[in-house]
Amino acid sequence: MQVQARNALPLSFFQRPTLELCRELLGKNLCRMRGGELLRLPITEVEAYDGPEDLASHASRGRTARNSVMFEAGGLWYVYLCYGVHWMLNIVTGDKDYPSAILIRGAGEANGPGKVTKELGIKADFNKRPAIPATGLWMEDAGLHVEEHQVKTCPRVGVGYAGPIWAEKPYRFIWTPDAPKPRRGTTGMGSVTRK
DNA sequence: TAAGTGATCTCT
DNA sequence: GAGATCACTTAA
Repeated sequence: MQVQARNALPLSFFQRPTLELCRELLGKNLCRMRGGELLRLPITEVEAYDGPEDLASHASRGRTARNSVMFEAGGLWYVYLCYGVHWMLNIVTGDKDYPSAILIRGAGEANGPGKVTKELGIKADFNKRPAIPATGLWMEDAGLHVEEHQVKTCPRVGVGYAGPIWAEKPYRFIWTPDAPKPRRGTTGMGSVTRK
């Protein structure tokens, strides 16, 4: 039947502005074919690393052997080892020569970037490979629409070294399916949230 | 809250 | 080549 790859997202899907893509990725399925078994995990949390000026990004200090894949056109996996223990899975985004990528921080039951790769058995061998079914690791459209009010943003994790400007950017996107739909028309303007 | 862990990067 | 750093997790 070969149905499994029908809704696979094409590489062109990732060749768009990173921040815009972050919202799109929430609710999409992260797919992994391993030993004849197909795993599908809905993406729940991501983080953007966008452009050469983003001081939190590996690309902020220019091109190196490790980060070179970030400079490619979107649709490739960027996988690297963190703290000597955990593999981080990123999808390269945007146009060629513009370094950017999105870190997959949560999918399915896995609620941390190191857990995602552990659950899916992802290591360095996926680095620089395209996100297509033939690779064994790709994404597909799950056919659901994530509403804007279900997307929560906040600063990225563990990037204090980037300085206040970049560390505080709301580049972390979390899918909160249970978030209440904002009332419309009533006592207005989404309440004056003073904090 | 602290430590493990090893690739990578920035100096000598 | 040596030393510091790090897009995290787990066990207290």
